[in-house]
Amino acid sequence: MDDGLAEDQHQLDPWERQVVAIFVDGVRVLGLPRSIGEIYGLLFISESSLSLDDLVRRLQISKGSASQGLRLLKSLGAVREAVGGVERRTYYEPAIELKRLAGGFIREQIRPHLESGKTKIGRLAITTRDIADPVRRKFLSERVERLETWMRRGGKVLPVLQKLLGQ
Amino acid sequence: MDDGLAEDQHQLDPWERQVVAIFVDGVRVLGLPRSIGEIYGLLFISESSLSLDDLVRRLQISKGSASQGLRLLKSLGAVREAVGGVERRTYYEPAIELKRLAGGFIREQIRPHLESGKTKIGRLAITTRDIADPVRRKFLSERVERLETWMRRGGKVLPVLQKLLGQ
DNA sequence: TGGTTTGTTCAATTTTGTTTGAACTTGAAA
DNA sequence: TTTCAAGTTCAAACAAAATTGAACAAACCA
Repeated sequence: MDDGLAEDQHQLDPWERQVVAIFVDGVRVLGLPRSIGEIYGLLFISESSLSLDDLVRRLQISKGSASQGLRLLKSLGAVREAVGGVERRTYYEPAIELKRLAGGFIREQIRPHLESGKTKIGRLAITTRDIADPVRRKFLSERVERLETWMRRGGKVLPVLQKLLGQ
Repeated sequence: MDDGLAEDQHQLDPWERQVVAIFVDGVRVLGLPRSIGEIYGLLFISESSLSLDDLVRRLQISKGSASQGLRLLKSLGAVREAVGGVERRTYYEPAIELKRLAGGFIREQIRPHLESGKTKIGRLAITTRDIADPVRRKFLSERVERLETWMRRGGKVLPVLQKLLGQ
């Protein structure tokens, strides 16, 4: 706002923009909003931890976005609060181990869907028993059973996936 | 529209609705639109193959949606055209092997992003060499290298994933 | 050739999801 | 107890994505 002391940075330079864009694309693949990619991306290439206010200023996003974005990233284990700060405001730094990132994403974004899917299919299996026509009932039972197989396989694959990504 | 002959079905019964809803949720996790889930879901529980027009009528979606949805599902290998029909119109049936479904999704939706990510990171690595400050350059080179590691691991994991899901 | 059926395309519309910003909470300091 | 700075919440505004439907193309056939 004023003349700025020392090397207080504003905005992003072109190189930083390039990185942030990559992260924005990356998180979109995962179905997360662009602000998440911007925040994590900037933290990823920052040598010192950043405050919410730093993110607002440098990414030109609202306080609301920054706050919500940080909350989600914390829940994923993708950022943590920097320890040992003497200031009141909290500073954030990124988790950069793929293991931790994948683990958090699987735990928070995939498992819950898998579990609720299993539940719904369980209910479905029960109502399937009431179908009057035996031919139709048999066909649908087989299909529901297949869904159950899919879910079981999904559940088995996740830990393996996590293990493979973690070193 | 008129009184209907024999058991020409309209709409969905509650059981069918329940299944379709599960598929709609399922595809949303994958980042695909609801119409995709509706179409695949209905095919999944239909004993005979269905035409585009059947889908329009029973799901109450537009011809445009059905056409685009079927195109995507075909590209994913999740539906195929039924063979041996004597009629002019084409009928569709679902692929129900998890292996095929996962394979198609990985090939069409994941690999392209992984590849373009690698390309972008490659470009980034080159521009990183021009950063003036050697301390900053070293730090950022390490981060870019880490991104490259992530991508490499991703590329390694996909085939394993596919193998695990396929039987 | 003209009519009919099947399916596709894409601009306009609708729906869904994200971001904003002002009001609010919290807690530290005076 | 008031003031200030840091952070959160959420309704409204906005942006992005999906869906619609009318115009179009393609294939068949009379």
